[in-house]
Amino acid sequence: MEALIKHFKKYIPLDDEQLKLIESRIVKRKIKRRQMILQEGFVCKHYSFVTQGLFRMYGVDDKGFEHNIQFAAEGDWIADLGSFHSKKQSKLFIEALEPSEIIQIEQKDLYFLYLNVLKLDRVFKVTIENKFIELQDRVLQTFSSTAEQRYLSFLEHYANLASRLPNTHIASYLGITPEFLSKIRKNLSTKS
Amino acid sequence: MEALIKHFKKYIPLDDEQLKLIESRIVKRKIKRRQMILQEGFVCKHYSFVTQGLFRMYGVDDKGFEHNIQFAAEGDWIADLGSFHSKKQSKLFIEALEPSEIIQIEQKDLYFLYLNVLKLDRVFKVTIENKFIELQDRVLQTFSSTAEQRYLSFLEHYANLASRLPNTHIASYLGITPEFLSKIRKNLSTKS
DNA sequence: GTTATTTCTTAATATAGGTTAAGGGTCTTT
DNA sequence: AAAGACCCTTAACCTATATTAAGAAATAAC
Repeated sequence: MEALIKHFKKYIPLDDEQLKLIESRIVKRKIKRRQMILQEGFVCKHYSFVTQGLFRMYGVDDKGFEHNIQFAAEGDWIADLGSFHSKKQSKLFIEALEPSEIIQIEQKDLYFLYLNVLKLDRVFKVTIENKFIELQDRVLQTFSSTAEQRYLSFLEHYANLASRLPNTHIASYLGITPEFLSKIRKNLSTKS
Repeated sequence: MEALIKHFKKYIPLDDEQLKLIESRIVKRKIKRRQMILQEGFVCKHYSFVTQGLFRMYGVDDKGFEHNIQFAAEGDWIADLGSFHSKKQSKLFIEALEPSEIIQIEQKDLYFLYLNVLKLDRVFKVTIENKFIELQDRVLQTFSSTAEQRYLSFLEHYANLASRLPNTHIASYLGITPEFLSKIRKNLSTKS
């Protein structure tokens, strides 16, 4: 649990009573490689904090093709927030790409903690703001850069993830096919 | 100012003292059509709440083409959050598309209000969470749908905006050229 | 209300990136 | 350590969308 407490304390101070309250409402889980912690058609019941391992969140289109929309590694939160808050069925999947460990909070417990640990709103505000900024950058890049530029930017920005991910998942995240990524990589290697 | 107070009260209760505090830290401004409230190279100093009118936020690529990444109408917040919080130069522009009225909070004043109106974090957490959910949907759609599907979805989801925006701005938001949007529209009209 | 500017449309040509298919490589699981 | 699953690359061909250009229509500014 310590990783999560440490994460909270980066943003707000917590006294012992608050710590106990938080610890009573969170659950630690081990997740196997390939295991799903969210599947299409189910409500996303947990906000998950990754303490070990790597996840991807993806959607599946009309033709059955998967599209990665987010990765989450150590220190990241992951959930389908739309489903989590609205309690509507999710259209997304979250899958472990490595053997992993997470700390989960259920929706009702998070809402309880928001009421009883006053400044907790602040932690989640800052977290989601940072993710929003990142995502907005990605949207702009998608429309204003070539696939090659986006690939290079991914390598630079997520060097640690890139080395843990098969190219096929990177291609999906960039919105291109693995074949085309392969072409890009060949191009880059002959350039330099 | 009432529109903003009403907005806050949707999420948290506010007593008279808090209201006075808030009112002392916000500024009302009239903005002319075509006027910029943020330009590339400047730090985004204000979080702006639109009470009247319509704005677009856009970036400019290497070749000088503009890409709309967000619109904001009555009841919406707009800012380059990345620049606002980091105090780094923005790469974005925010321009009024109609004669408008906004209520602005400066960064230092917002931070002051976060400290002194305890639950204000909550308002901005919920606001940004909703925008994040919307943006994530958009990313998924960009990668998993054709331009025609994205156009129809835009018309459905933002019917009120669509009628106030020239098609050229809608095309830019969808990540296509106005010429191609024109083709799509023709196609749709002959279909039905 | 007229003029100037911006927007919309059409059509011909061009291209980034997709599709299909196939072989070889590399992990994982047993 | 073998079998199977997954992953990467290449290459030929294909398609959605971009580009360019130019005229018509709509809107804004005076």
